[in-house]
Amino acid sequence: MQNKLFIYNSLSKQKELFKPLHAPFVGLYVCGPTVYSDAHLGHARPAITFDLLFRYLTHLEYKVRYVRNITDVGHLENDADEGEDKIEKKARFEHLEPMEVVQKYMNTFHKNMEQLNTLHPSIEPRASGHIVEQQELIKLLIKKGYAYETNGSVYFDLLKYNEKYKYGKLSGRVLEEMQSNTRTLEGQDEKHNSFDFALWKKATPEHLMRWPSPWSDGFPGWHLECSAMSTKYLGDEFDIHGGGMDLQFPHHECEIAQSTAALGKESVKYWMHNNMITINGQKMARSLGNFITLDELFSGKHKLLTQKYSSMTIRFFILQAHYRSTLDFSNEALQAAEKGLTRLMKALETLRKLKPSESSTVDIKKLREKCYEAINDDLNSPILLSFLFEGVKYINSVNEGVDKLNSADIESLRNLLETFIFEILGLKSEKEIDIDKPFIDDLIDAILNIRQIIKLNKDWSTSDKIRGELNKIGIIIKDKKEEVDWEIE
RNA sequence: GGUCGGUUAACCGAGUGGUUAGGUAGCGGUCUGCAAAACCGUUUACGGCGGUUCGAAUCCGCCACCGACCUCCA
Repeated sequence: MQNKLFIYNSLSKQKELFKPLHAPFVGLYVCGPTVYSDAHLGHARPAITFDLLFRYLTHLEYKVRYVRNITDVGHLENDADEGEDKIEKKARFEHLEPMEVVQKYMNTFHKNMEQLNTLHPSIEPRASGHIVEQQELIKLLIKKGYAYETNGSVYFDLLKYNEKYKYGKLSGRVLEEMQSNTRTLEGQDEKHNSFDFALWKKATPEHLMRWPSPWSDGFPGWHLECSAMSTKYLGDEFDIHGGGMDLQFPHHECEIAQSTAALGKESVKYWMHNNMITINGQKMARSLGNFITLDELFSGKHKLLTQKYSSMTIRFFILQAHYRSTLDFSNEALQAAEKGLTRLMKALETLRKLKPSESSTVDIKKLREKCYEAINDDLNSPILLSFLFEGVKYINSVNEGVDKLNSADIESLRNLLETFIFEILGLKSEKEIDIDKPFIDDLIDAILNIRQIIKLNKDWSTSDKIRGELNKIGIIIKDKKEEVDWEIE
């Protein structure tokens, strides 16, 4: 199939036809999580956005190497926490080793990502496992004159870089303006300029996470890991770098500076950024009390949630908006998504039972074209979904005898819908995931509540019949004076 | 204060210089023991004020509001 995929490049601020550097191979790097707390909604957006991209590129038969890092190296906080990094802070609070905290939240992250049905990256490198690579990059930058050491810490010389390369092309920042309106922060005296950023930081005595280096016992600067690991696994130049819009500045801008200075050329061809998620119109923040983790969403245990939402509902909801738009979560919107998803999935079941006619009254080939047009247009999943719902309408309509489909078109429609829904959008049947303990509890309770009414009517044979049927499938009913207990055999 | 983005009907959310986005909800009907599902029909729009145009919600300007980012946190 001819590739007509256009993606919006944050660098050029326009949609560009995607052409891999070395087809059929595609290199994709996405900024992953910092594992110091539970995964939340903010993690779901980029994970699903770039999972969609990964799935679609794979569908187009590209050989994709998808690299997503885990940031497990503590970095300094700039607020009142005075040199204590986030992972350490959490470690003291929970009386755990820093790496124990990392492991715990990495496990949670992986569990949540599986629940959201995101595919595993090809490589998931950890910053702590690439200290050597990061140090080598620092050495190279010092050698080339783009970095300097002060008191055991190493900083990137942005002014020097700006002489040869233009800094700020991704975020639109101008260095001169930054210089004039930067606020004064503590510990800046080590730097030649306030906007220089750390490549290596000397660790304070309390700092637990530290590694030896030619400059000091310390730890790498945050921006460094992505430059070092993307180069290691994808080469000097690769196709796509993704991440949240909030990372555009300073993180990605600094990455560009580091990589360009070290390699003498730009390493990323397409930059893609997903937009943020708001809750009831507000940004998500712990201080606002609207911070919702994925586990809370899946269980419904949060004061802002009126019910639990399945991971597929969350995925579907995120796909119903375009990745570059902000997305607002609310119970009302999630419930709408839940019902929409149910409708979509039910149609697939109906499709399997559809009786073919001699001829067709709807154009499946046209529908297929429209679906590809939508996804090719910068992954326009909401438009794609609207066309898939057109397919749903065909199915129900044929089922009602209003429209007709011949057997070839039924097969074609089934192939089309299953390809897009399961393979590309990564949705799956709710049934596979909803059969959990609470669901069964509710189910049995519903049956037993009805049985209580039957018992009140003294319809003993029916009530015994229910007890017998449940017994056959391994559910034991224990009738008591006031209530009914049950257990699974 | 600076940079960038947004404001679409009850809710979420696409899109386009003139033609139904879609989902959910509402209303009327078909079907139905009841309900659900489904089908048919249908009601609420493009923040405000100007301008360009035969025509703008879509382009331009101003205003209002909202959001993200503004460096050593990741």
